[in-house]
Amino acid sequence: MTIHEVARRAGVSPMTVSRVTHGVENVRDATRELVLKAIRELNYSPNPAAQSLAGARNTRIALIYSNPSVAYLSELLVGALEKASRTAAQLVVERWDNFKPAMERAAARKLSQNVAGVILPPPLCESVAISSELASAAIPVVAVATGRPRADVCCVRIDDFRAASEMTGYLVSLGHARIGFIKGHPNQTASAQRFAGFQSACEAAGLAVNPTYVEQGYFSYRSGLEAAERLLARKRAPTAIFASNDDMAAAVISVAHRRGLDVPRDLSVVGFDDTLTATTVWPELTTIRQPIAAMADAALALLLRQIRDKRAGLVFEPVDHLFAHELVKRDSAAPPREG
Amino acid sequence: MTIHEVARRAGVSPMTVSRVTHGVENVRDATRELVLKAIRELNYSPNPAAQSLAGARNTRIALIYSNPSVAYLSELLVGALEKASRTAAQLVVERWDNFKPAMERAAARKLSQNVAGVILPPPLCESVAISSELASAAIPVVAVATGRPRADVCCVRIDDFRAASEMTGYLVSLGHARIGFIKGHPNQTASAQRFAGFQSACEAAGLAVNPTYVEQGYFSYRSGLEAAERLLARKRAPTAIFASNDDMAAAVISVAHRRGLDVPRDLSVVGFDDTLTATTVWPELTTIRQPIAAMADAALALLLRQIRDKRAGLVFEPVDHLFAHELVKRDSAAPPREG
DNA sequence: TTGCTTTATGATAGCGCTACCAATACGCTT
DNA sequence: AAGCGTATTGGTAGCGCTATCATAAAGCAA
Repeated sequence: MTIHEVARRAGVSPMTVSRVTHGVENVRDATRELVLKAIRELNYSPNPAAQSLAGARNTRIALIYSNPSVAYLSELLVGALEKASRTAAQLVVERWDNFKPAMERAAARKLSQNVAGVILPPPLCESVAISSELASAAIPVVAVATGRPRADVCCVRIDDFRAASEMTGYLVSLGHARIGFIKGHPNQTASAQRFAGFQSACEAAGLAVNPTYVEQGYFSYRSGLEAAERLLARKRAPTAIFASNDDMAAAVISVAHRRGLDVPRDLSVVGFDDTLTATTVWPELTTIRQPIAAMADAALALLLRQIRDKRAGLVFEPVDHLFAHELVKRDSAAPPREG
Repeated sequence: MTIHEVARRAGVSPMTVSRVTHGVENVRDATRELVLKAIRELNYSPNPAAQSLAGARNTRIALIYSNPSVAYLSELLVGALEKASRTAAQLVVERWDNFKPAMERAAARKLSQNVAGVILPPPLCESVAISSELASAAIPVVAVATGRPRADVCCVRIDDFRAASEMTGYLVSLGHARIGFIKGHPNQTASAQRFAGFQSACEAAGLAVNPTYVEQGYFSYRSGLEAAERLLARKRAPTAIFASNDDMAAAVISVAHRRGLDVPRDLSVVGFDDTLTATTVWPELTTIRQPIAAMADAALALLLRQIRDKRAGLVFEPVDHLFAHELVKRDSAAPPREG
């Protein structure tokens, strides 16, 4: 099924078909309808290899990550790779663990010679060294899951503040008044926003945020374990714990079980992200669903559009794409025993 | 960096460069060296889009799965998608959950019109309906993680029997004599092989396999929970439990904790697959590492070669690619308390 | 209507690579 | 040294698509 067959069937030239499939050109409505009909009838879809060969010369996109949560990363990769294979973008995946700013700068400079765009998941999207270097080379960047680091950078993310405040509201509505919180890694803005959402919802509910119920975590299972031990060792332990991601929430459940606490009857535990950890542990986690794969897909699409526009000499309006999140109620949260 | 520049630098024709990069042709050693040198100096790598356009016309590959373990699937997908994006194969991912044999047959027939090859992870690779339908349409198939369903089908897998028997030997060497076993889903041959490996190693160690220490599981966390409850409710409970995958092993740990058992001091628990579950739970699982992503990569490569050979009219020798596994010792297994 | 601008469509060329066949070079026999 | 077969190399065409420019059609003012 080639563009020529579609063109012949619609009685137009291949070029017109190409214009229709790309949506944005000047094509008369009648012609467009004709082409669309032919496409539907022939069940045509363009050959991405040919598109990439003919069109944008060198659409190599880098996805750089560092110290990732495995579950998060694999979802991100699946989304990005899937999109890449459908659009014939060539995805280059690299890992930059524990780079110093100078190294980041050098690596980013080198990268900017080899790729047409970069996807930056946390925590790398927070690096000033990287984004300034890429910006000065005029390489388009999409940041994943962070507030906009620069005015000229696109973002895909969810509203961490609102999501966290909804989750807190849910715990409050169940009747919890002593809610513990485990913060995420301080090198990511999402951590701060989740905490801010928690605080704001507590205040809205007339609950004082007791600082001794707030523990620093680092998004890892191990850090969750330690934070949970401290939280549950208090004489008046919280009746619910809100962990800033699923791995830490799973750790909280584990600690609770070892202390003979029943989850959720003695302790409610909620997480964030809805990675596969959430449904692997028992009881399954109440958490915030974040459409990670869809976000990766969107990030790549955004990048591709940006590169295209840049090549065409158009100015590209940076986008801040906010995805809808969802509060997923499973079995790890319930009303507190005492009330 | 195009093939022409390499050719010019090496003083040969582009065609010769192409032959060198594909390895398998008649090229004089001196020429090959020249080309290889030029490739290295210019840091050339072929443009996959151009390759797929010029070469194999329509290399669409399907990856069909059903009822997967999420962790397993995502690793598989990452491997396959990554390879696909490097080779410009177009990967089509579909999910066929709970199809009846007639539906499988119909779906496979339809599929065989649209794709040039199929990757079949478990449990679909066990389906006679699917493989016979694809075979009769002469569509190359690679089965993942299973014994060869047909003589003409390629496989990528590890030696489940040996891996399971090594793991059992390890438990025995730690001093365990009462070892519980949780079987995998009966619809997968790997389950039977893992159990057989367990049995064989027990016998080799002079241990009788007590049938009341063997429970049926289905690879899910939930089934692991139930099997573990039954196992640990015995008056003389096992001192070690070998679960046929990581999810079930994680479930065993959870049950053990709730019963106040310390892992590994009161109970050793080992898993299989080394999915990310293994390092998320605490204590981290001793398990068998299976290079899932590399296997997916190899499966795709095998398929591509097969399709290529088929188009060239060559006969393709079906391959059974056995990957090396690895016994990963972490913290969930230790000598039994009593001795 | 004419003459102009704007909009819609078509023709041509080429992206980087490989299949196919033609042309050499080489090794060996007589 | 000539003749033959095989091993190695090169030339040509084209994969399916889009950029670019050329052309045709339409819109509009005078």
